[in-house]
Amino acid sequence: LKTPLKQAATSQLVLTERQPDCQPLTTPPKSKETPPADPWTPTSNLKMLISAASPEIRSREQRRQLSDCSSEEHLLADEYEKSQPSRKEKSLGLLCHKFLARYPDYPSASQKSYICLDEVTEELHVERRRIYDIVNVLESLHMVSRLARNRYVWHGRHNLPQTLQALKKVGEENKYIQQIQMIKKREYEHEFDPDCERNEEMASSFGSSEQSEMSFVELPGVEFRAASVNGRKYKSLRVMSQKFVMLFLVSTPQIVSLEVAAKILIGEDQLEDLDKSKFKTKIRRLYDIANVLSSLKLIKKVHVTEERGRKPAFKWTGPEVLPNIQDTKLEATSTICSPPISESISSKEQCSKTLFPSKGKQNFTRHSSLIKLVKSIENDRRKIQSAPTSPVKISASIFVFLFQLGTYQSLPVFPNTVTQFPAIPKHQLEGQSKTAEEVQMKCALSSPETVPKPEPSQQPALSQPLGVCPASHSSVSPVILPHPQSGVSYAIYLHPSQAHTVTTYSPGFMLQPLPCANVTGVKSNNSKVLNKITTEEGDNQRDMDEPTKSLAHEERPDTKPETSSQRCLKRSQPLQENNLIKRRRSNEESLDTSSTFFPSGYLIPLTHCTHGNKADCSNKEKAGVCSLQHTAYSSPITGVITMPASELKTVNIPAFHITPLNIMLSPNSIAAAPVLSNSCLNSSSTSSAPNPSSSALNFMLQHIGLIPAGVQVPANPVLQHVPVSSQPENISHGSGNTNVQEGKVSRNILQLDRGGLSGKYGAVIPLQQPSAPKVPQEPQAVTENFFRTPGGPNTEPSLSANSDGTERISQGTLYIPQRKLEVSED
DNA sequence: CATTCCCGCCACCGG
DNA sequence: CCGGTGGCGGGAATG
Repeated sequence: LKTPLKQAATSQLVLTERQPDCQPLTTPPKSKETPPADPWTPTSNLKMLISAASPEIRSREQRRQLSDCSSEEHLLADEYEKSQPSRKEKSLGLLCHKFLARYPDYPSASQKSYICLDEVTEELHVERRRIYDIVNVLESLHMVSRLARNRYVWHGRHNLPQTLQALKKVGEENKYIQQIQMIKKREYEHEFDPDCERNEEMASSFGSSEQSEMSFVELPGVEFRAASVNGRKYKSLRVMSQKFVMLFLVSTPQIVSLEVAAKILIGEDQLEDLDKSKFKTKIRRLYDIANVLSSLKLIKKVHVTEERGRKPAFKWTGPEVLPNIQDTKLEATSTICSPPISESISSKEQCSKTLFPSKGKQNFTRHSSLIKLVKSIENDRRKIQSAPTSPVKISASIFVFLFQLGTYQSLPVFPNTVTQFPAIPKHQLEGQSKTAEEVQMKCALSSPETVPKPEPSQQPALSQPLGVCPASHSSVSPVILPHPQSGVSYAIYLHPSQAHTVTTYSPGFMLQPLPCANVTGVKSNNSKVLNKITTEEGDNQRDMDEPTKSLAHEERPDTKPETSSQRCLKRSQPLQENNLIKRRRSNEESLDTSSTFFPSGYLIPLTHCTHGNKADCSNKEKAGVCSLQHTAYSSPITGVITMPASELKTVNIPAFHITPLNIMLSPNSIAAAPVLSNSCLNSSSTSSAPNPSSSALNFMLQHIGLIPAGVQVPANPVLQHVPVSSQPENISHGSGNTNVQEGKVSRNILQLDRGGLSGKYGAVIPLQQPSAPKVPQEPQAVTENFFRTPGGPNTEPSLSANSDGTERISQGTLYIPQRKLEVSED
């Protein structure tokens, strides 16, 4: 047996913290006894305390030790235990605390600190590998960014609010909520009939919708990330981390079980249990991430008890994300346009990837011409970060731009933007360095205004196309925004695979409903599976709501009209034949085929701001459009509103099979976009937009603030909208809790009319709006939504036919069974 | 046995 | 080619 080294253990406990500035190694003061000794700043103390919470166990033990030590023999035993570098002491969580202790949560500009991995590893006595794990997730939150080889910059939590917001947005766009529900539903069904395989398939099928690809969300803002880092593919940990966080931000109870998270993250097409091992690995990674997030006190571990049993889960304890008031596409309505910049940026990335699907490498990066462009740009503005990809991006942005013009703006410029869209950029881009330029040219042609700058390459042009944005913005390099304050924009980088989505223009969404949708029809009763959630808290939990908040205030410059534009590109991929691989047994053949991808990407929020007036709306919308995202919007009031993406059909994705049931979820940006655009364009005054779906409209309006939360405006005669509640409060998200209304279900039928695009597509989708799904922060009971199987009472089959007539979608209504979950904390 | 997750091999990548 | 990165999964601690 090993002899325990007392010292070792204690020594580890000692945190080596440094002041923010610290660069060189300092020897940590030795304080053997108190593990978390970290008296530097009040904050640090606080931090320590909080941090202690999660790893608390260890601390406690240690403390006990101490106390015990005083006693006698116990010492030995205890010490043994403790002294041994027991596993816990080496845990990532503890390590992370130590790491975090070294830097201030909110470093002042003056005290920018840099992180040298070598120093850290040395000081913390850990293997480098571990540090990477930590840093990677911190990167995903934009708390640090890589400068160069062993060098990272510490940003602290300043960017957190924006990052979270961006992530939330993306999460919504990815329709994670639905995915989660699907998974749960699946499980639920499983329970019922264990045997049925069908269910699985179903599940798998839709599950597939997720994109396995990864994309990282970046925040551009202030920080920049080293070009070097941008690199490719391996961002998985980072991406995973972001997605994981998204799940929290999106889900109502803000509790996510590992299992669900893993499934969603795996996303891939994996056919069901294809991989057990894969799942296992995913879980491992999630634990790694969770440990770090826990250290950041963004989440805490809990256990959810369902009928099935206790499952490990995590609860979000981080700052509430502002209800993205402005963000959502809805925001766009406000006339202000946010600088396209952000979009352009993101788009660039995406484009690059998309455009150059070349798998192996992105040549463009290397392309000399491109490089030149890049350089020039960089020179231009120091801000521009690594711009390797920028050229590509540009093209993408242009894309978007055009798209906007055509669609949103309804500018004549490109009548068929949509259709053409894909084709154009792609070809040009491929392979040619010039493409970017060309694209720009086009842009310019299309809208002279947009390109104020001489430099075509710059994205700014794109952003400005509308002319909305002042030139000043353009000046800023797209990538980096000087002032994070006002708006937040995000850019998402898509995985190459997705790229083609863009081009293709196919919206991704999960279509694969359950083959046996009807089957699913679960019992008539809503299955109410209630899960109780109880949180048992470990002892001291005062939650920490406040700290962050206060900070947030400071940090967040404003809540003004910030706008964030996001763009996600989603794509659905037609399934590839080869993919068919094996489907689980039986099952009808093809359904599964569909594989959809969601936006993935690195999200980059651009903080740059536009002044309040320029809202990103345009951007967002654009983004939405371009990306073809399907997002579900959840409004506090309405609960989850799904916007059907009627346009899917537009896209011709032969592969898609739409089953009646599920569609609900995919809200698609496209559909939404047009609507929004109309309203937006009209500006606030237009309360009655022509065809917008009422729900969408209302949603927008509410968010925008044009109308009171509870109020709903019937936009379309066609639509029937039942106002859920007229209580203004509901809207709020913030600290207040919303009340939950039960039982009311309003069905909405949305009709989307996409008139000018590729054809008309009208989809009518009945929706139910759960009245207020929101649950108070302390979730005692959580309601989960499930989809209702068709045939339910409320179900109204609606059909939409696209011009082709080939596809129709009918949907069932959603119903929400309630489950009670119990949550227990450690 | 199940859950957590540490450790470190080894493929990649970027310089 | 080298050394930093970081995917990945075995299997050891722990529960």
